[in-house]
Amino acid sequence: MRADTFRALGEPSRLQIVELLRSGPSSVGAIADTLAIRQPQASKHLKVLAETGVVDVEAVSRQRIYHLRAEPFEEISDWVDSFERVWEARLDSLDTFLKAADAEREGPT
Amino acid sequence: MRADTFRALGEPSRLQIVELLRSGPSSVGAIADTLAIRQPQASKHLKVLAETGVVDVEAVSRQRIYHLRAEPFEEISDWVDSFERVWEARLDSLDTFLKAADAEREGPT
DNA sequence: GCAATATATTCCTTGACAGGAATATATTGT
DNA sequence: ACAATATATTCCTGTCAAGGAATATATTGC
Repeated sequence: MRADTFRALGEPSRLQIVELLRSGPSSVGAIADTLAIRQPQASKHLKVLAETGVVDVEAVSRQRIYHLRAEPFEEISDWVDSFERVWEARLDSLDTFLKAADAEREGPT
Repeated sequence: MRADTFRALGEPSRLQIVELLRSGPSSVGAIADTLAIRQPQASKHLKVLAETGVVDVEAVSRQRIYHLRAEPFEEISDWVDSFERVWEARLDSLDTFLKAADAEREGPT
């Protein structure tokens, strides 16, 4: 899993942009207005999101319409899903860990 | 969705720690050794992960055994899953967006 | 209580990054 | 070519965060 994707989403304004784009593609100006941030900051955040592949752009006359890309979210989904088996095993393995430690303290052979 | 969780995972060393803990609970020293980072940095990263609820600690004699918590991953999973409907709608809505823009340019009524 | 081990914390320095302001670069219509 | 609109980029500044080194805080066995 790439840390860059998480880093991009870890900035509050950028996460807000992503949440906003869930409801559909949007222009830079509309994003800036909706989130009450200045246009240059919106452009910068969108640049970061684009560089990490979270969003993509389509030029429509002089507007740039940004929209979400599916891939990074699928990647996150796959990654997170691969943790499911961890929860099933966690209690056992922690228990085993602790019991082993106890056993070693009380009677290390 | 909390940006803090993503921020915590967005740091390469911390993401590595999380990947490592997938295979089971581990002590600070073992984590530092495995990832070839220094003990203080391991403690600091683990502190960040603990503060955001990604990991939890169990004290075993003088060791601190860290393990993953399920909640943040479930939260991410739910969040990402809620994007599925976006992909179904995306092409249509982008298409609509672009077609509307075209129509407006070529014949604004 | 003392040495040894395991971990946490503090201090320092440096680099990255976010926001503000100003400016540059299209693009469109006239 | 020019004005207007939409967006991107640059420069500056302040803040935050990560790593290194040293030190503090348990905990255990003697």
